[in-house]
Amino acid sequence: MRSPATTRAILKTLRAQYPDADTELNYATPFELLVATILSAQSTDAGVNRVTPSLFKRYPDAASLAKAKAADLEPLIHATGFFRSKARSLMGMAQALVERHGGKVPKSMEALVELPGVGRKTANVVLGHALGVPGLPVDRHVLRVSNRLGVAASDDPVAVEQRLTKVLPPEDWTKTSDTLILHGRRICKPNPVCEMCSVRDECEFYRKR
DNA sequence: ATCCCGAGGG
DNA sequence: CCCTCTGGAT
Repeated sequence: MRSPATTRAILKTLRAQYPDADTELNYATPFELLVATILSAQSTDAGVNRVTPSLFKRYPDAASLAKAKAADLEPLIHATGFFRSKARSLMGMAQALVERHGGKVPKSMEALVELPGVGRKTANVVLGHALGVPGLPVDRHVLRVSNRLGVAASDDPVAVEQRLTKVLPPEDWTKTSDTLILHGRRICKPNPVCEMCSVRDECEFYRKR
């Protein structure tokens, strides 16, 4: 694994390659981002973007979503997959928001992770993108790309989050996660396109493959 | 066929 | 640690 200084340098170079890193996550409220992030699990941006307008028109806040009926909600989110479990999560999440937090999205990791359907990755997305709290979401892309580059060395998402947040200043956490995710989607895919990679000369995976 | 901008449950 | 939930992309 790389030294902290080398890690920072590699990730800085990579961040400069993706100036558009967080433009996809612009939602009107933290509630909307939370809902959209839950829907995005194992789904595509296109799928999420297709369902969110009608979904937020029908359920603009936690109070309305808390009173939703599965038969109404499920068809609205069908295109994102896992629609039954997601509908259950969304309804329970909204009810918990109303009962525990007055309908507002809480600003702490501990409270967020207590919400049904919200795990550490989702919580970090909402913290970093909507609540102004530093967070470094680790999904499968961040996991794979970090290990290939050698800026982390673990299959445990929490260990990778700890390594990166320890080495990077908090103001870089969210942008770095976004960057690693985009790089993982576009270039450093499970089947990587190393010829298009701007940091391949610094990449442990490229060197050894 | 296989994999995914996950999380809950056994 | 394993499985399941679903549609869509590759």
